[in-house]
Amino acid sequence: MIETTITQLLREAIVSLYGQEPAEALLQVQKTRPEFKGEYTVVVFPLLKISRKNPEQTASEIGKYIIDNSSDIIEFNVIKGFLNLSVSNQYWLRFFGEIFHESDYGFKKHTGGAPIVIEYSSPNTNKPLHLGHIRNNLLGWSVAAIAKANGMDVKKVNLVNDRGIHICKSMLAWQKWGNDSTPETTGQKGDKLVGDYYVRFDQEYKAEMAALIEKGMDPDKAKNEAPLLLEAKQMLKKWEDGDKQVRDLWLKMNGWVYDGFDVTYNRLGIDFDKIYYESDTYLLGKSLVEEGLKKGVLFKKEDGSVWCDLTAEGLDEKLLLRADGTSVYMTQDLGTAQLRYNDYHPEKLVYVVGNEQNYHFDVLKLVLKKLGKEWADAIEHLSYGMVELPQGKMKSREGTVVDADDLMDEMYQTAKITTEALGKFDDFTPEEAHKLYNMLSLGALKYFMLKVDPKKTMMFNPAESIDFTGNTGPFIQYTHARIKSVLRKADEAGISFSEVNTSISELDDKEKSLLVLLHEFPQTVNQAAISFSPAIIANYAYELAKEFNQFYHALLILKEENMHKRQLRLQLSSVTARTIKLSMQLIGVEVPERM
RNA sequence: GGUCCAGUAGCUCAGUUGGAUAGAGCAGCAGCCUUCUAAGCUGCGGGUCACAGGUUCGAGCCCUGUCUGGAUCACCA
Repeated sequence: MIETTITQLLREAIVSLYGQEPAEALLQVQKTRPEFKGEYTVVVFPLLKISRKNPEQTASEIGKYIIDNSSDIIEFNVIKGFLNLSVSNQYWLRFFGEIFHESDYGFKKHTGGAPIVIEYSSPNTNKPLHLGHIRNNLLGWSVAAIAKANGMDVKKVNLVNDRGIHICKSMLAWQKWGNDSTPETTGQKGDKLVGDYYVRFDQEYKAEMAALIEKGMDPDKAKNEAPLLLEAKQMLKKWEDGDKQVRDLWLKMNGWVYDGFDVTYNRLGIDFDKIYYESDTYLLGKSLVEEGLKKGVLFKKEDGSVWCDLTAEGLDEKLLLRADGTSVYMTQDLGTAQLRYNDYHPEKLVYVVGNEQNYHFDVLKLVLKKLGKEWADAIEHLSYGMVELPQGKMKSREGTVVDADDLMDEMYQTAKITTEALGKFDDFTPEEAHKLYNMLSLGALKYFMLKVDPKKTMMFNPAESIDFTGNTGPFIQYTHARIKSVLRKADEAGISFSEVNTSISELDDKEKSLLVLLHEFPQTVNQAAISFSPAIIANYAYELAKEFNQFYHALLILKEENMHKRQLRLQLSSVTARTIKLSMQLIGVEVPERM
């Protein structure tokens, strides 16, 4: 990497010129802004204390030393306190020659070490997936792909919240008002069917509450004592006791939901190495709580409920087991964390979960620590922001959620209409066209969701986000398709470009800026992996595509008369297409060969 | 009220460990299809980086305070 070389030269220059070993932090090398000549810039301001000269003089002295002592840096210019360095064409061509045949340039191989476990998705089995889940799923999948590309051993896991009071609510509603309807009899997707009964429960429950309040009951009391809620609670107890009837119903309805989820996951293109079910792990959580009670780090209240006292850490007391002995969310999470640790002994346990649960994860770590689990430090909450709609937040009970399947359908239609309007479908078979519309609509959706910094709340405007122009997935896909088209034409014309020709000594600005960008790819992957941010990759891919589009327009690749030049440009195009493809792979977006 | 997060162009977002005149896209305006794909390219207009102090050679970025918005502090998950 040339930056490393420059930093090294800079250090030597300072030692040689000023007789002092500089601190690492003082050595600042960055990319040169496009309006100046050069590719890399040394910021000399921090070095003035050592040089005891003015910025221009210091920069000139260092610049001179560097070009005198390196064959790769051939020129410098000084503007204020900035020393701009020009890297030789030979260096760039040598670098290009190295990566040209490296088909997975920028990706690292796994070098051993403990795995990193990434949990994402974590759906509840009482309602279908919506826009918020889409952000979660795409983030988790992409973060895993990026970590893998950066040489980590990644395990993708899903934790299905398949039990609890909310599940019992749908079950109860179905039992009461379902009339034995099934996905088969209704033709409805299983997760949607069950979701409808969850909504039904809520409606009936609210009606009951209102009736009780009408009769003069205290609202808080009504909330807790409405017969429907009591029934749901009883059902949960029966479930935990293993009541056969309840368990059978539960198995049946969850089965419908899983079938529905699979359809959505498949379409989204996400997958898992392992699926955990809370019904399998909550007992372990309970036993951890028992253990904690014995150790005296937890305590029991007079009603029999079990708590963890976190007031010393500045938080509240936290409930771990209800008075009736049933477990809560936290209990289950303790169990799954332990199980996952047992399974993998991972270096890191990443949870992709919305930022509304920041507090939950603080508590989870603290409780685990209290229970003596030192590995709690490996837990990392990848906290992402909510997805908001123009009309405000999504509320499932108010019907303002954007359903995942519906959204994908709509985007597919838009891709179809847009493509047909452009008249590009002529020579595609129906199968090819279908495949393309799928690629484009999913590309648009995925790119839109992932280009935003994960931790930020994002705005999703359905009307605008299906735009295919500008900074979008389809723009990048389009660029890839065009490059491939150039390469096909070159092939048809019998122009070979398989050998890198390093005999050319002249590179123009456009070619150079593409090379600089390609040079950055491995660092970009690395940085995205460290900060768990697909947005870094997405924005890089856009920059690359944009840069190429300008390049493409400025230079007629196939018309170039100089054979060496033409060959070099074809090679550059080929590597650019490959890098675009690799980048898009990391955010789960397929790129078409033509469109 | 406590804790945490955010505030950058009309809108959606970038902005690397603090570095040069704060960048894209959309929307608006003006050009470019006899040119390897116009889902593109070129140009124009658009900014008190919420506000006020501070730190320093230098602050969108760091510190303090204020304002605004959001999340959370549930025997929901």
